[in-house]
Amino acid sequence: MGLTKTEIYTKEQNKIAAMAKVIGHPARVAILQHLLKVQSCICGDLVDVVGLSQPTISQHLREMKSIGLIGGSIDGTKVCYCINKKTYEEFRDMFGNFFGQNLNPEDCC
Amino acid sequence: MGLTKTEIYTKEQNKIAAMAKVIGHPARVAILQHLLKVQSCICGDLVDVVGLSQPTISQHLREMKSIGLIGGSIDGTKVCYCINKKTYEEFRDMFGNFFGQNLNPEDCC
DNA sequence: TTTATATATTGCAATATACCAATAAAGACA
DNA sequence: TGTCTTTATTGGTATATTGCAATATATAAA
Repeated sequence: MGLTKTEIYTKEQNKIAAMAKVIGHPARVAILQHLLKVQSCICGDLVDVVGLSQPTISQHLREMKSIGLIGGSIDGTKVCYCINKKTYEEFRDMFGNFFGQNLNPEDCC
Repeated sequence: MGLTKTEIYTKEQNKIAAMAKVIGHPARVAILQHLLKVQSCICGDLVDVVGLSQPTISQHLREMKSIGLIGGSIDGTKVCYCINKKTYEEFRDMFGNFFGQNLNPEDCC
């Protein structure tokens, strides 16, 4: 049905999935990488850097903003985007915990 | 169009996105969490633990297997699944690098 | 006030994903 | 052999996602 049954999962499971999902598209990876490099930039820069249309970039930015990964501040007709440090560190902690566990030395399967 | 333009991104960007995408669904998060806890189990256990139908679990397992995050070994009519340690550590490194960078102390936006 | 610039929103088409019922496949066991 | 158990596959439906053209919105500049 294309509809995830969120109600059968824990809050943590849904949160982790939502955080991973926003990284799960190469355009959003490219946007994050650019913001990591230049600290902040406007929407139009990302259109040039990534190579998608302006509406498409705008939509990806909205998704990243809605989960709090980036912030945007209006500056005239332009909007300056940058990474939200607090959320970025939340992502670091979450993925760090999730993939920081010790597994048995040898695979069983 | 529902069709990601993978050709405009770097190999790394596509790889990172693919890795994140497989974590981007709560059922797959739940499967991973269970495998982390019990080390290995069969498909039927995951059907009980997660609460989705057997075909749906089977499909999620296939996605996780296709990217190498888990392995499965046939044991009679059952299939024993467990986490692939090498890939798991690849995930750790990738997310560690991606979210381990230093940002400016204050947000600009 | 008109025009230019930058971004967001709307509307749409095409593909992808999530889910399950039904069924197939294959080994275990009587 | 026939039945049971377990998992994979098929087929179908419904929703989600990706992408862009066209348009709306809003500020800047002439």
